[in-house]
Amino acid sequence: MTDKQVNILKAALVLFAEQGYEATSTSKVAKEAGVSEGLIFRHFNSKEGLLNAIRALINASAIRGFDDVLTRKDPKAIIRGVLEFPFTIDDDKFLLWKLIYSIQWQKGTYENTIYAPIKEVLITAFDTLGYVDPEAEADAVLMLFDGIATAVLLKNQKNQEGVLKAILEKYQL
Amino acid sequence: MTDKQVNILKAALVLFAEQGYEATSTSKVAKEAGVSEGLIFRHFNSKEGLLNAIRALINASAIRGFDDVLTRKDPKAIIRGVLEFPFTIDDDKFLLWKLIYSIQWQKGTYENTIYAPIKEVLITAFDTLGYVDPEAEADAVLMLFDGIATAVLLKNQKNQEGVLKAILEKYQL
Amino acid sequence: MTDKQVNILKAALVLFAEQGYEATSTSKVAKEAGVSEGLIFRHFNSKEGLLNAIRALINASAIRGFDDVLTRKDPKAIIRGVLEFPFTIDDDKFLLWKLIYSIQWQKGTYENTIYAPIKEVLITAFDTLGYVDPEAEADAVLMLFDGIATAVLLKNQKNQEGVLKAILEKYQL
Amino acid sequence: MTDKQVNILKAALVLFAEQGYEATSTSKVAKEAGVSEGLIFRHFNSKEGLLNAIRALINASAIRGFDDVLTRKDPKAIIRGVLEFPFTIDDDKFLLWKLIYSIQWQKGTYENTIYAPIKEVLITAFDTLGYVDPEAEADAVLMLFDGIATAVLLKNQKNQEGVLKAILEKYQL
DNA sequence: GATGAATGAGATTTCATTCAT
DNA sequence: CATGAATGAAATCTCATTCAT
Repeated sequence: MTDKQVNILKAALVLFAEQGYEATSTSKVAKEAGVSEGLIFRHFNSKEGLLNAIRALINASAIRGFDDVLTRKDPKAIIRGVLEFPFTIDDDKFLLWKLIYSIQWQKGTYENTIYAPIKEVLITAFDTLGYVDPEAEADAVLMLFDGIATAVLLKNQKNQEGVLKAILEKYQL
Repeated sequence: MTDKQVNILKAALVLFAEQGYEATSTSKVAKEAGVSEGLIFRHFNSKEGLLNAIRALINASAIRGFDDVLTRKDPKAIIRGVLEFPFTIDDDKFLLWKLIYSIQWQKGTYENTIYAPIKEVLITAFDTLGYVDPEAEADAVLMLFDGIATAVLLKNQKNQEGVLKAILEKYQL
Repeated sequence: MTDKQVNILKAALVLFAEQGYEATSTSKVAKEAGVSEGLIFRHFNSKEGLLNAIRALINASAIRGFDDVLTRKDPKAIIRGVLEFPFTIDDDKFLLWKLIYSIQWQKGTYENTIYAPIKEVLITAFDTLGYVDPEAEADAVLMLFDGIATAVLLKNQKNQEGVLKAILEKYQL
Repeated sequence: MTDKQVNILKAALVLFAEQGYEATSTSKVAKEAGVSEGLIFRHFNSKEGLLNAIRALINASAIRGFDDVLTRKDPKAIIRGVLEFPFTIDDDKFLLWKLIYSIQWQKGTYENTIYAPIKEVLITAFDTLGYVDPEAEADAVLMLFDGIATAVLLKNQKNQEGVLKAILEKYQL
């Protein structure tokens, strides 16, 4: 992977996240990346190909972000980790997560590669804690996760101490 | 409002919701509506104008959908009503709600006209029930609402009895 | 069919015939036709669509050119008519026929819509004249036709009195 | 001439013949030849240069194909040889001849290097046989040659025993 | 009110060619 | 000799919008 290829991916990530995939022209991407427009197509074949390359990158990065949460021993720590997660997305990862949701809503798809491993760990956690329907609980937490993420990414609601507290209380965390 | 105007709005709602606003051309809308392309501009001036007309319609319709929930006397019934709501979106309203979220993510805006009145009523409800931080609780419920809506609209998760039960339990409903 | 549509077809016919289909850009066609480039696609969907529209036109025109030959009573007159035909292509029809052959060689196809009716009439003619293998004779004449056309269209060999005479002699015409 | 140079020429011959010169990109040629795109330009300077190299090759090869026909003593054998020739083009030489005609029609030129020596020999032959206008007869045979080639290369009409017989009869061969 | 022809700007994509390595 | 990254120009095509009828 050459420098210019990286530049293209970085520029596209930012622009797709900020303006939307459809609303971003490849010429804007090329300009932002300091690269000829043709190079985008030489490396990624099509605009959609570029999107897919980014998708792979951001999904992988998103999953990696959960590594320390998912490897925790304490089931309560795991649940708390998942619920806290969206509140802790820093500027560095902000656009990455914004793009993940933006693509999902634009394409009408749901990124199971990200959610499936989290769900599994959550089920085990709730099971260990003796909840009657661990899968339902896991689904509920994932919904809450998406809702919090929506608030953080779309409403720019960060550092909502009170809200987080209210949520964690529901799970006695 | 003539028949053709209605056709245009209906067609645009469907297409914008299914394929996204940017990805839908005015010519596709015209074809789907069985109408000449020029007519769209005669009635709505621009593509953005058409979107705004739809926005007004779907926001109004969305708010109306909450009428019976928000006028309830029992605070618990109100909270339960809000949380149950996304699970009860029927085929009729599915695209309407999908479009609401799709636009929000595409335009990076949050539809306060819809959420503000709900939040107010929720605050009163949690206040009545003696919660320590009613506003935080209201925000948390709205996040949950968005999360459930995401599951229903994006993952096509309907009739999730167990999940709803797990959620309502958290609020002793 | 509007004026501009006709202009496009005329311009494309000339340019495709003179420079080849692949070597002619749609922008050249638009300029030559005095029309915006977009209009070509509005009317013909794609460059290939434009080519097909022209194909239909020139095939129809080519077939019409044979009307008086094919309706002749005298079998000898028919055969002579077919063999003389390429020598009599005037400036008016020159590009039309050049394009017919050019497309065939570029696309690797053979225009049966043109040749089939001629072949049928030729078979009858040779049959009437008592030739032993009328179909083979018809095929031979069609080959000769293609060969003469090649000479006329590609080598600009017109008014080859001697050659025509030599050919007609072979059939005692 | 290195292996890779040969590969490029072979690949280009095939692709130019099958899809046409203009419709074949240098990148397709490089891929088909298993070679980097740059190498084409190092060896042949330009796409046109590659075409010219191929042109030289196929013209030389085409002329060589006539060697045994043109050196015959019997004038009748020569005429028969020319007329039989296109019917005897085997798979090996098929694309070569197809390309010869394809280029002619695409570029609007006529390959005299191939035809001139044949014409000369044909004139002598017809002269020897006492035909009144040997040049006209030679031209007619060359037209027939092109026509037969068109049938073989474009209509895939091979082994047309009957047609060949009908043609040869016209010359009492 | 409604159509459909037409446009101009711009979007995506292709392609021959160059050049550093 | 050979590669492959990179480019700039141009090609095909799309699209929101205008306007005469």
